[in-house]
Amino acid sequence: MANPVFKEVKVRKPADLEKNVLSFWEKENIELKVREKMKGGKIFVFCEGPPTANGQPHIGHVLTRTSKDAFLRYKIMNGYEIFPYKAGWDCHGLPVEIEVEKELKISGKKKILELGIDKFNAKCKASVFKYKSLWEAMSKRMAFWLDYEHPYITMDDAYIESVWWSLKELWKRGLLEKSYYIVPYCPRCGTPLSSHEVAQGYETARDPSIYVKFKLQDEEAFFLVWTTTPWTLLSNLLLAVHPEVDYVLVEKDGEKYYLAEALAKPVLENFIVIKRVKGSELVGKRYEPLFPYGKALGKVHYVAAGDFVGTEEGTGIVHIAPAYGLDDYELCKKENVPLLNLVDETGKFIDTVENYTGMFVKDADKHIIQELKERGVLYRAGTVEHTYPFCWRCDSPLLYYALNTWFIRTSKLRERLITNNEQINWVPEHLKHGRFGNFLEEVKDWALSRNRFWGTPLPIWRCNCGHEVCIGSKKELEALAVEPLPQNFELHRPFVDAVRIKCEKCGGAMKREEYVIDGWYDSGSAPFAQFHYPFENKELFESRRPVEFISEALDQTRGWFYTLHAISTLLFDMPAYKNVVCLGLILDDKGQKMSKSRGNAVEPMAAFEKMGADVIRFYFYLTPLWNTSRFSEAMVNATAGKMFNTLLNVYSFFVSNANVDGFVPSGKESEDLLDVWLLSRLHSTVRAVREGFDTYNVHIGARAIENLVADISNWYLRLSRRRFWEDTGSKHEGYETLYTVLTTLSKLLAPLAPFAAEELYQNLVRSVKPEAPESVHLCEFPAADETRIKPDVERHMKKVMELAEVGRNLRQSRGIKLRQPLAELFVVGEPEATKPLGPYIQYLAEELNVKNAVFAETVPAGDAYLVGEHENLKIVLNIQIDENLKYEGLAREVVRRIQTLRKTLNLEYTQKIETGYLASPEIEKAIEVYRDYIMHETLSEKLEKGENSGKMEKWKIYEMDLTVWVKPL
RNA sequence: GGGCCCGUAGCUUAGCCUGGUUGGAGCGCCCGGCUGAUAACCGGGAGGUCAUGCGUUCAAAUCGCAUCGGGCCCA
Repeated sequence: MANPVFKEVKVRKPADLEKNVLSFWEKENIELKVREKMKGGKIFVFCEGPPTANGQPHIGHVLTRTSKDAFLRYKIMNGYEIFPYKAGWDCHGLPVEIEVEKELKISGKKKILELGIDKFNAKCKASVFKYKSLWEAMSKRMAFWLDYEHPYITMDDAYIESVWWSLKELWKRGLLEKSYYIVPYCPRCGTPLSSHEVAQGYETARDPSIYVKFKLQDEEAFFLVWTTTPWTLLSNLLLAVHPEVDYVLVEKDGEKYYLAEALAKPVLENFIVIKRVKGSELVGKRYEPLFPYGKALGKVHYVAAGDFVGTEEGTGIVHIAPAYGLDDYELCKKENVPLLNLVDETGKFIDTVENYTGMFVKDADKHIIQELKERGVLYRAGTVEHTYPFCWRCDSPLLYYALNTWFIRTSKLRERLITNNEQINWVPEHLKHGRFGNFLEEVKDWALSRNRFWGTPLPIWRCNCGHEVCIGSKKELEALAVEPLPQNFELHRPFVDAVRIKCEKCGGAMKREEYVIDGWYDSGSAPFAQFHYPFENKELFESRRPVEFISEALDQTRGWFYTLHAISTLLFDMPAYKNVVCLGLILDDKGQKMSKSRGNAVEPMAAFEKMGADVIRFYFYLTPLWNTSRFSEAMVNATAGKMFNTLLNVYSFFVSNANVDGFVPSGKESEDLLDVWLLSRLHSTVRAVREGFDTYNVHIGARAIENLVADISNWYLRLSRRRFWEDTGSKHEGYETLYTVLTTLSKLLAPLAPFAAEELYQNLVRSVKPEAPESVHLCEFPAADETRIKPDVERHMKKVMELAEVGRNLRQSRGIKLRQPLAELFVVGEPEATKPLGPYIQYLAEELNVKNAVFAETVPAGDAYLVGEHENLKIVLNIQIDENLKYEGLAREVVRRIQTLRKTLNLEYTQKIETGYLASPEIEKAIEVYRDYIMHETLSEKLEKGENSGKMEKWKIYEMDLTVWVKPL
């Protein structure tokens, strides 16, 4: 054997291969070299969506990182500089506080205040990076490259300062205001919850369902009203009807009721209709309040028009209590009806409420129902099952509750939000005008403040005289502070709470509004706050926006995707990003949501170890990134795992054979048709992969690669075996082609499967070209050479592949083994159909093991001919086997047996042997006739009748005996 | 209650935008074969009311409407 050029392929487990590659990258500092290399390239603006490092990463995060990494690597290989190439961490918010509460075994605001905000927040700060090292380890293990040494961190003073700057900008423009606002509120935890948190806690609940009678002031009739929250009736101020809906006045059991016509039957069953009116005609009618608490508020207790009133359930007449519902609140605002709140912050009725003082509202329901019944104003009472939000951490039912809250008037910029959205390329496209667009159409003001502790402090100071200032920087705060800021000052509670500012209106001491802000505002500020804009990097940021590409999961539509867009529109009146790839959810193999409690969650590090990071990455690339997809070991192995297995085998085949022949690539081109075909397939694949990346349809490229690998293995290599095993004249060309294909494939795979790509590249390229870039990730991404793409060649070869299938079928139908050579086959068809196939018919002969393959215009007649059809062609096999063919067939049987024996002996390919045999006369004859052939195929130096001292095995072939001894030399 | 997405074989899916041969493929299953690169491969088979209904059309998996089912988001 010549000196091996390439390292033999031994590693069979992806995880082992990947670990070798990881240590190579580490040892040679490849990541840093890639960063160096990309510098000076055309800028590709990116922004990492910051994960919360105090939660553990799950498989969904692997998808996110898989997606980002592929695009970034692709861009880098195309000469771009990714900017900023920074990781980021989201640090603030309730999740962190909850972790700390658990850690300290305390619960609730009261306990935190007892402990001290300073101590509590110090704990939070320490807890923020609880899983940072796990996140970093995971990112490293799956090769998601970014600068983790210089990440942006949302709790850094510089970051917070940028956020403060932005808030002051809004405040100056009157877009940041304090007002009552209806928020989902947990009475036990004492804080409003974000929409995210609420979404986690919807459960089926059984609530009262009651029909209440409201007596009209000037008419002997009632409005019939339905509610599931009896406790809100105490605060009733209005009734609402839909102005366009038809209502009826009906009589039943001697009483008269107004209600929606469509609901009269389901609610009342039988009744007499007195008259029919439009909702608009009811508007303005006054009624007698059920409870006295609203009476002092001026003009209340009348019917108002509300578009939100539906006729699917209830009575079409909705009771309105402005403090406990968003529709209610907004309607009252429109009608100039003040707020009436009879409930305190713990969800209990306040002192002014008779009978129910101090009672938790949900507990009061049954008593209120009883009272209504006794007073004769209850038409009917029952229960209803519906979904209702519960606090995801303490399980209390949430209340929609009017809180004095700071909020951003996003609704004022609705038109700009919509216009700027037009400039964004959404992938998949339907989100643009679907989920996201609809959300913008109905955008609500953004409730910004949180009555909590760990977060960016709201930079607003307020004086008792009502004067307010918003602070936009640390310097400004220093300048206005009555006392100098302490040494250890930071832009967090409680430090900022202690700062007093002298009121310029009355000279009094202004105190900070003791809120922190919604953590989503922090992350939505990332594009500029990570640069400490505008305090630093002003020109840099302004010249490099918007962000070119972001990618996160679908749940960020109303999360990060929205907050980025909103903040950028508010501050700069431009979109924050140009392209957004929105990833689907990952479910388990049964289509169930993954969760720790279900026990079906996949732990990323364990999955990488088991299946390999490349394999998992590739699995994700095989289906559209935005599809909801299932994930299980079996599914991953069946698709991506199979592809890599095949690739690894092709690669290993090439290496061992090339080494045997001492192949050194010269770059010489092959004119052999099979090679021309494979190169055409290769360049078609390159084109597909590029198109896939450029249009964010990575799956198209990934599938193209999958098909190419299958073609190499199942067609090219099958037909080339002979070439490589015995030199038929084009062996070297075959190696050249295979070499080109594998090395190009390594670059094609680099963004998708960075480990396997590196392994191929190091062993195939670096070993023979020390001057080549040190890593595949420092290479240029391949360009499709259009001149090599030959659609005709691919089409004709495809036809031959299909004809081969028909031919195999024919053989099998008569039980004629492929190993048995046949004399001839015909491809029958019109000359114009068969002519282009001329150069390809040899492959058909080879694949079907036929001596002679020719074209014909008519099917030959006779029993010996088997006919199969494919499209406009027929394929005809002559199945007559003469003596010579029979012996050749037998000889091949003998060869196969000896080869099997070689394999069981675990012999090297090149190991020479001595072979002895005993056989039935027919086989003996075959061995004699084909002696040279058998010796050559099996590397037998000697082939003699009789026993030798080697390994013996016996077989039956067509009822004949064969015994063989194989002795390695 | 509203919005959006999705329903093609047991599973994963191609085809749908731009209507036109008997709706392809892979996995799995059953039967058979092959195997000195391959836990690979090859041949055959079973398995589809293209979710359902109505409509448009000479023609519908494909276009439209409705319904049902699943998912996500929001109330």
